[in-house]
Amino acid sequence: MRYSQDHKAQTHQRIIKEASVRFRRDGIGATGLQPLMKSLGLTHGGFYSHFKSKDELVEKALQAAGDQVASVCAELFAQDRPLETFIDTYLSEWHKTSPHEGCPLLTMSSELGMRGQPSPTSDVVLNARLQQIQGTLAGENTVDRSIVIMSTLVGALLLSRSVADVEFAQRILDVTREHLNHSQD
Amino acid sequence: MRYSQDHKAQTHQRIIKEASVRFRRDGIGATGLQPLMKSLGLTHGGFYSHFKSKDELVEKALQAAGDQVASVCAELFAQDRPLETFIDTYLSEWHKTSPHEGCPLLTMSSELGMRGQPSPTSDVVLNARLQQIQGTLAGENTVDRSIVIMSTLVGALLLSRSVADVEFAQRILDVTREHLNHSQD
DNA sequence: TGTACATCAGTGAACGCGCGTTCACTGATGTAC
DNA sequence: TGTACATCAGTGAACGCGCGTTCACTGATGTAC
Repeated sequence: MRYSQDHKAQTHQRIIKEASVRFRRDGIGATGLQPLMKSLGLTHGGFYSHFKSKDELVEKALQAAGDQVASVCAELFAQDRPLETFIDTYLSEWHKTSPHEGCPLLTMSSELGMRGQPSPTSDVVLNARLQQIQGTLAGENTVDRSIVIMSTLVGALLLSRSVADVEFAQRILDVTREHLNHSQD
Repeated sequence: MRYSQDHKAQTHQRIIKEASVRFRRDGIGATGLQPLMKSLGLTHGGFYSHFKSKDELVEKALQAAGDQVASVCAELFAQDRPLETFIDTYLSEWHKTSPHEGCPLLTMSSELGMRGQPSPTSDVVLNARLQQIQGTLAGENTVDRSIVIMSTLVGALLLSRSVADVEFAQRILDVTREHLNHSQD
């Protein structure tokens, strides 16, 4: 059946949105197109009138996740103490337990990277964060310093999510937050 | 056919060793037991006379990877400038391109962690690194400082592997290495 | 305005494939006599 | 020492399942007259 004019575009975006959630939460490889389409009230066959392959959806979903995170981060960087606000949010309990709406660098980009097929979109997402951080830095070597800050944030969040001991996981976040906030003084 | 006395133990270890390589290189989910056994000249049916499930092998392989990395790191920490040697190796081109024999925290532990089923063995592996680092640190808060160093190392390596631009990837490693080595002065 | 037709988003069965796991079987070795 | 038997690591076919992808089809809508 043919639907009203922008119906297809809406469905297209719904698929991308749901994929960006599932890819981050469950992993790209572990996310099936059949369950994904079913969760949107669609059948799996229709997928290929929207995308030519799963890989194309992965790319679009990574972009969408990047865009979503970018707008969230834009709000954070508009606050009073931008870098501190960003750091606190990045290393928050919320971010630790919400990979599905969090930074895709730890989930999608790293899965693609470990596979040996990194996407240029990962570069775009990372660069966006680095530039936002640089905007808050005074002095020299702001690019280099932003890279170190971002590495530390990503590593702490990854380790926090990887560890079984809940208190240990919390401590990794707390200690790293303390360190990063103090080193800016 | 029944084999000589320690034949089974040897096969057992060969499976674990190969699994620890493949799980790190290809991912746990993307590694099939059938190809794994075939690469050792065995048939897949025999797998279950060694392990009760794939999950059990994952646990054993993570331990094995941790042990292997621990002994490599022990050598690094026995050198002249232990922390600098460790940092340089962790952020080396070799480590970036050799996930299969590198730190399992970025590969196996993070895959388990993102899945929401982190293994206590990840805690053991991380703690081993933290203690080795602490042994090189003077002054106060050595535990906290070791956590920050390790987070930064892990994050930089992850981002370096995730990024498509090769020069950008190298720069992440270089900048982070510089930063960590200078901050110890 | 009313009717005939073309479009095409979405349907649902089917494709080959690899997955983890099971199971009856094999046959060289270790053990018992 | 020689023979009969028990063991059990490894074999290979088979299980149900979900994967990504294909394809002939449907039928409500948009368009043309």
